[in-house]
Amino acid sequence: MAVTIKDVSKDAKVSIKTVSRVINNEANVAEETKKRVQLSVNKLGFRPNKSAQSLRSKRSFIIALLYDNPNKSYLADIQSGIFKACKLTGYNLVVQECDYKSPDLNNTILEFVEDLKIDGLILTPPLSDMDDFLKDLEKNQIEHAVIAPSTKKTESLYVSSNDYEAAYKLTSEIIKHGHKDIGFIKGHPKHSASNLRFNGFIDAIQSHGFKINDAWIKQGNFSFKSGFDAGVEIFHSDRIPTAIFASNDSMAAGIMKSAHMKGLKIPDDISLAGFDDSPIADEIWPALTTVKQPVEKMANHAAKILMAKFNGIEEENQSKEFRSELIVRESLRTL
Amino acid sequence: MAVTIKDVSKDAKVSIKTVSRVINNEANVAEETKKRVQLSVNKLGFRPNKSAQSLRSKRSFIIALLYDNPNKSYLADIQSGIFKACKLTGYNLVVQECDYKSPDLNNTILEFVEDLKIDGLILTPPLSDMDDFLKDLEKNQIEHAVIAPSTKKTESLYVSSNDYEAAYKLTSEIIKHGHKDIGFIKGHPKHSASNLRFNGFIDAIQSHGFKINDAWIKQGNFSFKSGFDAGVEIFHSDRIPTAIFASNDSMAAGIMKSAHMKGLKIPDDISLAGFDDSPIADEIWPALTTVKQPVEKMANHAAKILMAKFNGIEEENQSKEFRSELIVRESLRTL
DNA sequence: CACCCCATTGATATCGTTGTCAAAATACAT
DNA sequence: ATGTATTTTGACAACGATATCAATGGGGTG
Repeated sequence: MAVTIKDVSKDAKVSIKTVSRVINNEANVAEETKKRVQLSVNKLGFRPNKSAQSLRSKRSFIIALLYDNPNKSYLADIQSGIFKACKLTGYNLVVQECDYKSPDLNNTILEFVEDLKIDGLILTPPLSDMDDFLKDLEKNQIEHAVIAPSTKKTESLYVSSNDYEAAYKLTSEIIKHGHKDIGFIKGHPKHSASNLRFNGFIDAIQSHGFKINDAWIKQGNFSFKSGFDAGVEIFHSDRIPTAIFASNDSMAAGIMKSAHMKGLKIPDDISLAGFDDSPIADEIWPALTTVKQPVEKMANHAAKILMAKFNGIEEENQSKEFRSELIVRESLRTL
Repeated sequence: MAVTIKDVSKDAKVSIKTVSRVINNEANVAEETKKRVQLSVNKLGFRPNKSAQSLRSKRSFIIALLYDNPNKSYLADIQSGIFKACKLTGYNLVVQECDYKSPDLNNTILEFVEDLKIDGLILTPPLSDMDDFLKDLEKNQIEHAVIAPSTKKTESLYVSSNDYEAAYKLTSEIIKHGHKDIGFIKGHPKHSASNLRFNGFIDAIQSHGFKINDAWIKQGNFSFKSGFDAGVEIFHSDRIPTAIFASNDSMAAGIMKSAHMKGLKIPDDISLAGFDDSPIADEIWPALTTVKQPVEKMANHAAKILMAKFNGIEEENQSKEFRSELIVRESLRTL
C-alpha cells in the first residue's frame, strides 16, 4: 500500500491538516513543525494522491494542448516547448486534436476540461483566432494561453511572433538583392499568420516604390501542393518574376518543384524564399532563405505564464511578442 | 453545481450503487431499472466525476505516450493514430518526453504512472527496445503496448512493420533497375529499425550474387547531417556507387545535397532511395523512392489493443505486423 | 494580573464515486 | 405451500486528500 498523508501525520506527530499545509506551502506553519513534516515526507517517500487532491480541490495539475491539424514539425516543437515547462513545475500535459470546423467543438472542449479538471489550455492556430470559442472559455473561467493570435487580445494570455515585421524584413532583403519583380504565395486564409505575412510583404514592396503585379500573387493554403500549383500558374505566364516569396517553406518547396519541371534553375533563373525554417528548408537543395520563429520558446513561454497565473504569480505584461530571425540561404541570389 | 450520482439516484428512485452499476455496465441489473436510470442520466446530463472514480477505483481512463526525441513527423503521426483510438473509447492521452539515457528513467515513469493512475503506456523506439525498462513495467504490472520493437516479445503487446522485408524489396527494386554498385547508410544504432533495414539490404544484395563494398556502407544516425557527411565521404572516393539506399529520408536528402555539391545529378549520375516516406520525400526534387510505413495505423492499432486489454477483451494474436508499401519515385533511374 | 489578539494546530466534515456485504425480491425445486 | 438458490437492490464504509472552524497557546497591552 502506498504512503498516505495519514502515515506522514503519524510519523511527524501532527494532524493530517498540518501535513496538508506543509505540502501545499500554506502560510502559518511554525518553521520547526514544517521541518519535521518534511523530514517524514522524505523519509516515507510520500507523494500526494492526485485523484484525491483533484476530487477535493478541483484542480488536476494537468494542462492541455489543443491543436487542429498543424504542420507536423510545428506541432512537435510546440509540444516540446510546453512539455519542458510542465516538467519544471510538475504539471502534466494532455493533448487534444480538435476540428475547428466542428459545430460542437465548444461543448466537447468544455466537457473535456470539466471532466479532467484541466487547469488550463494552450491554443494553437487556427484555434487561436476563434473568437466565440475564446469567449466561451472566458465565460466559463477556463484559464488559457493563446499562441500566435492575429489580434492581441487583452483578456487572454498570448504569445506571438513579429510575423509582419519579419515578412517586411525578408521582402526588403530580397529587394536588396536587386529584385523588383517579386511574386507572393499567401497562406491558409484561416491562419492569422497569413495576413500578417502578406501585409508585411505588400508594405515593403510599396515603401520601396515598386508595383504589385497581381498575376504573381497567388492564394495558397500552406500545403506543398498549393505551392506547386501556384508555381505552375506563375511560370505559365509570359512574364515571370525574378523572385517568389512563399508564406511557408512547404509551399516554397512546391514552387521549387514546379520550377524544376519548367527547367528553371534555382536560384539562377529564379530566387525563392519561404517562412518558418521547417526541417525541409535546410534539407532541400538549394537550401531555402527563410524566417525562423522561436516556436519552441514561444510555446514554452505560453505554458509558463499560464501556470504562473494559476499560482497567483500574476505579473504585468506576461504576454510577449517574440522576434523571428532572418536566415539567408542559397535559394536567394543577387541579380 | 454539477450533477452527481446522487441526483441521478434520486431522480430515478434507486440507490446510488445501482446508478453506479448502470454506468459501469455491471451485470445483474434488471432491464427495467437500467432503462430508468439511463433516462435520468440523459435527462440530467450526468457525467461521472473522473477524480472520484479514479480515487476509488484506481483507474483514470488515461493512457500515456512515451517518446524520446523522435523524428517530428513520425511523432505527429503516432500521436494522431493513438488519439483517434482514444477518442472512440473516451480515453484521454497524456504525453511524456523521455530521455532513454537517463539513469532514473524507470523511476520517473513508474512514479508518473502511479501518480496519475495511468491505465497504460505506449512506447516508441528507442524505448521499445529497453528490455530492463520493459521488465520493470511487467514487474509492476503496468499495461503497455510497444511500437516497433526489434524482437517480438511475447510478454508485451506490440505492433511492428516488416522493415526487413521492405528493405529487401526496395533493394531488389534497385537491382531490378540495373544497379549493381549500391551504397547503404545505416540508421541510428539504438533504433531497432536500423538493423532490420540493413539486414534486408545485405540479404537482397547477396541473394542476387553481388558483392558488398564496405567503402560504400556508412554509419549514420537518421539525421540529415549524418547523411550529408556519409555522402561527402562516399563521393570523395575514386569509385562511387550508381545507387545509394539510405535508411531514412532525411539522410537521403543529406546525400542528395552532397551529390549536388559534387556536381552529381540525381538520378542521372546517381540513384537514391530513402525510407519512411516522410514529408520531405515527396517535397524534395527529385522526389525520393522510399518505403511508406502505415505509422498512424500502427499506432492506432497499438492503442486499440492496449485499451481492449483493460476491458478484458483479450483475443489471441492482437499483436500485429503491418506491411509497408514500396513507393518508386524519380530519384531511382534505370541504368 | 486580566484581557485580547494572532499565529498555530487539530477534529471532523466533505468531495463523488466504487466496494462490501447483507437484505429483499424473485425464481425454482420439492 | 415451503425451503432454497439466485438475482436484484441498497445502506454504509472507504478511497486520500482539502476545507471549515474551533481550540490552543504565547505575546503584548493596559
